[in-house]
Amino acid sequence: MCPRSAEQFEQIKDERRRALLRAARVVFGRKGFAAAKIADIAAQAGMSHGLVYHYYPEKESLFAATVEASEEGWDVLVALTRAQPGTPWERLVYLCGQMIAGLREEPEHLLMTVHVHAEGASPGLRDVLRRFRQRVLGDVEAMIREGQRAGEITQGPPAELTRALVAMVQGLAINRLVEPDAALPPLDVVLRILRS
Amino acid sequence: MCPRSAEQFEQIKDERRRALLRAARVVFGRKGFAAAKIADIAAQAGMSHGLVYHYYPEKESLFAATVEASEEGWDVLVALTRAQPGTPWERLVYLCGQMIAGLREEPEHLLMTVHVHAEGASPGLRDVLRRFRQRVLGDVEAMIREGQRAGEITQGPPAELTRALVAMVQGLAINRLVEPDAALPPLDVVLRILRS
Amino acid sequence: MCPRSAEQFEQIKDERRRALLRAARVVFGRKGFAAAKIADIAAQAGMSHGLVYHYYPEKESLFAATVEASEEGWDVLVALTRAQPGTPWERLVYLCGQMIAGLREEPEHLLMTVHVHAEGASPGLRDVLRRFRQRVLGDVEAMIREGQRAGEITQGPPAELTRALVAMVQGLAINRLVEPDAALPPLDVVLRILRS
Amino acid sequence: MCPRSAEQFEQIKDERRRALLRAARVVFGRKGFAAAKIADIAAQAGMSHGLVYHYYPEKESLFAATVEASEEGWDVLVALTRAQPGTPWERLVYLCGQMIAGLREEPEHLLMTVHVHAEGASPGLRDVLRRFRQRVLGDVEAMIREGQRAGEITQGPPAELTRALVAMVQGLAINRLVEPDAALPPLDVVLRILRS
DNA sequence: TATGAATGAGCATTCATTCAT
DNA sequence: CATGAATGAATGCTCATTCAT
Repeated sequence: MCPRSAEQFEQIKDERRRALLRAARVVFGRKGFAAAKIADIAAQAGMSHGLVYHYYPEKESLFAATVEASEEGWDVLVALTRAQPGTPWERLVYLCGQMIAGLREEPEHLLMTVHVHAEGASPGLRDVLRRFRQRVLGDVEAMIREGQRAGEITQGPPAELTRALVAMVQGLAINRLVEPDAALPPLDVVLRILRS
Repeated sequence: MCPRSAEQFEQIKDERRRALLRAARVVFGRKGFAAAKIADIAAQAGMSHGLVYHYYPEKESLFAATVEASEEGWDVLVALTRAQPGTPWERLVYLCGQMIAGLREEPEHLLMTVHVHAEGASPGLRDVLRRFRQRVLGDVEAMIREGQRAGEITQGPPAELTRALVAMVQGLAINRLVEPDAALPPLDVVLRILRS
Repeated sequence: MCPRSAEQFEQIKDERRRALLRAARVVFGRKGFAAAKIADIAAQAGMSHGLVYHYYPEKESLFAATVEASEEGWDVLVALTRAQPGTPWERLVYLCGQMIAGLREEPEHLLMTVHVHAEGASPGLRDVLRRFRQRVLGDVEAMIREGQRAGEITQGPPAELTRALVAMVQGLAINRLVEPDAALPPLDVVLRILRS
Repeated sequence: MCPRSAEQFEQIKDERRRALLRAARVVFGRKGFAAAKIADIAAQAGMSHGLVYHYYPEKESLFAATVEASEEGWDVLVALTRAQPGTPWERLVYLCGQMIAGLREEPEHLLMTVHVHAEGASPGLRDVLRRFRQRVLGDVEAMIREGQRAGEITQGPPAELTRALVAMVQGLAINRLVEPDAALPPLDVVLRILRS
């Protein structure tokens, strides 16, 4: 008759879910899907392992949700980038700067696409990861094309430039995880790929 | 019952071991340490899973041996590179060319250092991987320093340039695994990082 | 906060309890003790699973209560039967007719004694079920003895005739659950067991 | 090179599999699908729980195999029955006699079809059980029809007579499990259903 | 050596039960 | 009284590892 109100429940669920996704991103990012234990993630999120299953019915769907959350984070970053004033080149500088800064705080963020390779994942997971990767590549490639049209970026095939840029950022994410104390290269080194 | 000469035995043993390491590199490279099953590796090597334990007493030592084999491959490549005629820059071009070519055929090769991160591995494994990574970074950094002394490479801190270069190659290895059909960027894009 | 009169509370409580027992009989009857989930029963009864524990402190006591309710239903049926006019045989016809009719509407009713066997249940549950079964067997046997004394029923050992009759009714209950659309055999076929 | 021969392996597997199925029949028969633990079955079969999964990949497939083995046993009994000399009635006497005798030794045998009801089982299991039940009903009904043609069996609808007979045998199987010491009714009581 | 049956520790998942609101 | 979030013991299942042959 007088239980918690529906909104209260929603609020609790939302907070917990957020905490869970944050924990999952960290643990999955560091260990990969197979090595990450639900108990690890639950502990990191400060809840019992049983509760994880109130929010996601299986490890796989938790992983998928984690990837999707990363995807949303990426979308926000892209939107912010597009809203920046200045030339295409200046926007790319902003985007890469944010990515490198993100690596410093949470290298797991961009690692989701790295951990589950071809045979290691169920088809469902593979699709989710592939979609994320394609979105990142597509967004970056579009910006590179703009820069090329503006004459600010070298004229090679944009797909290859894109892959080189994204590869470096992901490689740096790995480096960050393995050697958290090593200095990341400055932005202009990273962006030199795109200069003639 | 099954009489053979001692040499034949030795030869069989050696072939088997080599096949095992090759299989292990492929499977560990694709799936990572935790997701790779001994049975997968044995099947890929064309032997029963029981036999794996005649060569390596545990999964961890098989993994360590796999990393060490990759390390030896790297050492050979470095030796070949040092033996190349020409300027330091020309040698770096050779080295990177070989690495990119290697990715085409066997992207797993350079992935060994990617899969086992901080918390995911036993201390022993972490050390093996760290040593491999340090060796790669050390060798590349030495060559970059030479190029800088020769005035062929931009003057930034060599450690950061090294990390950027290695990160990109590893990122490309991941890209190769996930999208085997995508074109890799040409050598001059990769090496542009090192140019002023 | 939620003021109601004491009687209203009592009434609500009683209705809820009745709904719960009905739901429990259906779900326990269909799935058995182990496979029935408290959440299923709660859903069937239209309440939250937490509320179930306000009425019965454990799954086992809910099950026991369900069996006891079935037992009471049986007692009522036996009393009605005894109150019937006519010969012992006519009363048996009435009893079996009611049982068969009951199967049509709610085959779960007589299944309680079927689902929990020797090793599957805690000693407490086993006792409850055994008592129910003994009561049914005892009542039916008494009526068969009467019929035998009246010369209306064949002269075999009454315990065996009883078991045959009860076995058939329970078997038909199972049949009803598995094939709800199959026709049940007519009463005279069932009762033929008792005829010479 | 000189391991166990393929036949030896086959033989071992066959024996183990048989022991496993026997144990599974007993445990599933007594407790039902949900309450039966793989560990129980393994212990009853004298093996570790892990080994169970070498023979059947999941609990469900072990259950299905158990039902299928019971089905084969039934087919053998039917074939033996058909090979009996005498009238249709005499063959039915033989069949029911064997079933009742079977109950004495292993009441679990005929219980497979009892334990998993409508909502408690996955669709796959339900199908397997339904098929078994249909086969039993079909075989018995065919024999009852023969007896009716020979004028040895009462003229009611054969489907209903069949259900009554099978229901009684299953009911007796339950009785046997619950009260292993109670006397089973004699054959002529059971078969009285089919007499006018 | 080589095989695959066998074991059991470890992890994903379920669900009875508790409890704050 | 009523709700559903939260807990953790129990159980299905996996897979590294051992071992008889």
